[in-house]
Amino acid sequence: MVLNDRKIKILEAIINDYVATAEPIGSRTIVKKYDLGISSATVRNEMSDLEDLGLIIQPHASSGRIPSDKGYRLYVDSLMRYRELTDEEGSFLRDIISNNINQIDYLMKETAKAISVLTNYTAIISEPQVKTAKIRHIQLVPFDDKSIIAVIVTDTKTVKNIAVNLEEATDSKTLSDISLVLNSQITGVSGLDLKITENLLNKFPGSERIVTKVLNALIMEFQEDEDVQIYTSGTKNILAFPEFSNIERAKEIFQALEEKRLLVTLLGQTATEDIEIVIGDENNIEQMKNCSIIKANFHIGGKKAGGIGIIGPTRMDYSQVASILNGIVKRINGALKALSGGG
Amino acid sequence: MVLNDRKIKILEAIINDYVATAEPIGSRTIVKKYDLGISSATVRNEMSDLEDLGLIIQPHASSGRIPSDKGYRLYVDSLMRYRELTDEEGSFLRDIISNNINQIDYLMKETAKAISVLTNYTAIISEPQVKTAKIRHIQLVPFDDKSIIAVIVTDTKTVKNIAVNLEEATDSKTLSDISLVLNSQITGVSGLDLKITENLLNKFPGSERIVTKVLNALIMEFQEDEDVQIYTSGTKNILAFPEFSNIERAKEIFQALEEKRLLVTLLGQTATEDIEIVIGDENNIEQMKNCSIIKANFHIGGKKAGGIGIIGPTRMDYSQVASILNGIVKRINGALKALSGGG
DNA sequence: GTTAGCACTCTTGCCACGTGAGTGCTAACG
DNA sequence: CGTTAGCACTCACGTGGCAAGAGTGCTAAC
Repeated sequence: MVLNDRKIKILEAIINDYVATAEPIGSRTIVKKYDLGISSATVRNEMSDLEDLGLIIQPHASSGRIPSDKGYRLYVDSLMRYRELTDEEGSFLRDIISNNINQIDYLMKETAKAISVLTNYTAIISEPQVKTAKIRHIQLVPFDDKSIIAVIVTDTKTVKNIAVNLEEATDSKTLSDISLVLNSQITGVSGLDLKITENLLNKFPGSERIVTKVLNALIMEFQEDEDVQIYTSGTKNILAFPEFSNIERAKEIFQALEEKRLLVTLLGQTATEDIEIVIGDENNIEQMKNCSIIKANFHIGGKKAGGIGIIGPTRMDYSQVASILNGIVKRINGALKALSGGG
Repeated sequence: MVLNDRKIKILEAIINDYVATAEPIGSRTIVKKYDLGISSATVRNEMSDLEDLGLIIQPHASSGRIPSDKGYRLYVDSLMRYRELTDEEGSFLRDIISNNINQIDYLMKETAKAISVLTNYTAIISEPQVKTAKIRHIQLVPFDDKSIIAVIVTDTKTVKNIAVNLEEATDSKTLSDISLVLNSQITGVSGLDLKITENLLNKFPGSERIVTKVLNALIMEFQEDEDVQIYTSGTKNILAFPEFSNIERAKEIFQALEEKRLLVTLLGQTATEDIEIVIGDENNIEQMKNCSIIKANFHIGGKKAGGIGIIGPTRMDYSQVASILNGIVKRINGALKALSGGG
């Protein structure tokens, strides 16, 4: 059986309508709403074929049809068109990017917020992994009489404040002297490769105790940061979808969205700049089997600096969401490239 | 009509049962569950009296009774007892406090998380207002070639990283020289009182442009930080309560919990260290009229450093929640005092 | 190949009804 | 006079039947 043009048109009609209404759609409705120039009986025949092809499903006998995961897949791969962002969307994003381009972690969080606002779906981001980042600068700053803050700037453009309790008083001068030497010693080192050696401590005559404490704190921090950081925005949007109007289903999803492990799996490990779309069952997470995720990655200097995903019911507006995500990723990667190219 | 001992016992029984089951409770149930040595008919008479006193309500004729806001108020004010924290709760908190005592903002966030875990309600916190804080230390740290991070430590024990785009290259040496002089000039100044004066700029020969940019960024940051920061934890717990099992009600609450303005009102302006309990209608927020909030404040050096509140349905376990909050506040305020006393 | 017609299916909303929990009232009891 | 047993009454809730509506599949005619 061949998937002719008319079948495609009908499939598209079903998807469009179902995405908009969340109701199964019947042959008569299609004829009424979309001017295909054929009768409902013909549509019925075509729909029967589409069902045989596995592209649409009947939730129960004698009901209308809804798209199957396979149907969405076909739509996403071949039928869907990306649109350009509107002027409002564009300037909204421009502001967010220019206000946060200096610090990737803020940028990611703000972008997630922006996405959940623009799309009315839930956005998740995975933050740059500090673990693999290299230290670019370190500065010790007095905090209170007996403790200090070690400020770490990494090559992935993140800043980390690490509190270190020295249990003894110091002065600014000592701290800035130590900072100076520390910088010459550990700049360019990956957080995971930090080690306290005799040789290193010898560079800090009189301050060995302080330096040891600082380095220990750093080492702990970098090791602790084992997992990817995950940040979620717009979870409450989930409540707006009829597929989650059953409070039990809603609870399940909320639960899943709090499980970092699941979200990491969901965002996946790929590092492409392209938009990836995972539909329904294609993710292997039981609680998420009627959710889809549209995702992409950011890069700094060719290195993956974080991922971003938009989660919604499988019945989500793929075209709208993919277009927005596409626009965002292009703009951010562009801005990041301009920055590292210019700097 | 006098509120005798027996009426009190019945009221307590109703509250306890209703808090546990969320079902209206009838006279026969009370007789069966609580050994009061009287018949259901007597209980009925007493319940009728309690209703006249406005302490309990019949949701509809010929149903059991549930406590009214006034009933909860009486319970909270006169009947409820605080318990000590269990060893587990205590050591759970001890860890969180000692791990975060150095930075109030982290401490607050972690505490909010801990509360939502311990109580299964939703916790909100208002963070220390940087606006009124005094600058204790400032340090400029190189970020990338043309931008830097200004690290600000305030007297309310918070650290702020402010990115400043210099649009020109600098070196570490210059930055640390500037930091040194800046410190001598603006330490002790409140963020809001920062001004760029001729006199001040004269202290930075050759670096006026950089200093101006830094100060402008600081001034913007402090002014922008006009509102209190609000942080929410455990919102999904709301879905567990039968009173919000209607998705529309749940949506309303989620909406309200995202409105900063409402939360600020809810947390209120008081600065007492005592636990305060606001029951149902007593807060004047329409969407929250069947929620209660239990709240308290933290102090650093006699200054309010943030508030914390626990939100749940009016049918919440006041005794449990108030006890936990009480234990937390005592411990944190104690730890903070020890710190400022010892430092 | 397309379409009109028709019988059939399944969901949904509605109504009536019985059941159970709970009340209020009255009369009797100690 | 407080307490209790008994009883009639109310109301929410679950169940089953029923009609309406949407939609299908099949068949026969165009």
